[in-house]
Amino acid sequence: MSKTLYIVIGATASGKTSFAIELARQLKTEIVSADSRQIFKEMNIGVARPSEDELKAVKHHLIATWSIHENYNVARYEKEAMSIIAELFSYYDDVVLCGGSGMYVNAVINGIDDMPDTPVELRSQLNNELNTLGLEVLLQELKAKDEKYYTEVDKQNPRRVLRALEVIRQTGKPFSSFRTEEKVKRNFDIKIIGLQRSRQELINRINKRVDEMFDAGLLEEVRSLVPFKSVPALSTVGYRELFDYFDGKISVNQASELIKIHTRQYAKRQMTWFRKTDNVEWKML
RNA sequence: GGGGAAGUCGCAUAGUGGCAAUUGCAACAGACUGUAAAUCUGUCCUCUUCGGAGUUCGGUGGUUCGAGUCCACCCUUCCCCA
Repeated sequence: MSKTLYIVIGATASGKTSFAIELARQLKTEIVSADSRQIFKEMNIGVARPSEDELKAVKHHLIATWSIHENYNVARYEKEAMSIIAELFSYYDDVVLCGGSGMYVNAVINGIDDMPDTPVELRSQLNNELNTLGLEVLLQELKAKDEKYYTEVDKQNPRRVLRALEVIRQTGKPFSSFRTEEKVKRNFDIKIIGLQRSRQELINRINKRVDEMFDAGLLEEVRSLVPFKSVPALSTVGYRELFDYFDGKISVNQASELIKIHTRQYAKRQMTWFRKTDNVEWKML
């Protein structure tokens, strides 16, 4: 019997959660999340985690399983997701994967090259160098140690340059030598369903959802996280704006407006990512 | 009624004689293999064969080779005194 992974993608607030739950019910199976923020237990309201009822209706995996203090990343996600999916396939013929983190979804579909993680000390060291020496110096190091990647990188994006150097300094090998970019072949079928909404409707849904988050106690959730605001996971729409509010930089209303705007921009980025995903069956809701 | 300040490309902001005009935001398009709800790029008056061309800075008129910038009047807004 062949196994099928149903992947539900779409912009934030497009209705993935309820669609996936409905689908999982019909298929009598469970859901694996592909959301880089819902995976953290400290983040709930602001990342639109499925409600208690929804989580009860269908069993969800990889939601609220890690702490924001962990050093989580796509590679870890891919390993975990794949092992959960494999296990689920031993009970079910179908499994549903649902999420808006394009890179995470892609890691499940195509796999991701095996290369080293970044130790925190090295990262902060490199960030230091970026601030003191400047990007140009680091670019020269990259050019010297990995000419190939140097010609490919976005030289204006420090994140990309730093990541390459993180790998190079740890291993002594060129970053590009790890980047085979070979697509793995999964031993199950994949069916991708993309959810679409008209621009206006998506905007309306985002605005409404942000208002609901405030009603649900977003302010309190974020307030409790203020001490940890510098951790990467909290560099997230819905949190950073409120950190600014607690800093006295902006009013609550301004924060709320900014969250709406930034969520819209995030949705746009998700769509440009998903648009280039192959074999998506798009559904206009 | 008297006095003062100001009106710039969606919003905000720079510009005081050579400017299609600064910067930020928004918007739009895009990139992205370990921070990814992150990070980064391009476009953003109109048309364009991408070299340019044509219209702009509340309105009208004027000074000047040349005006967003100077002058006059008008319109509008804000502040202070009445």
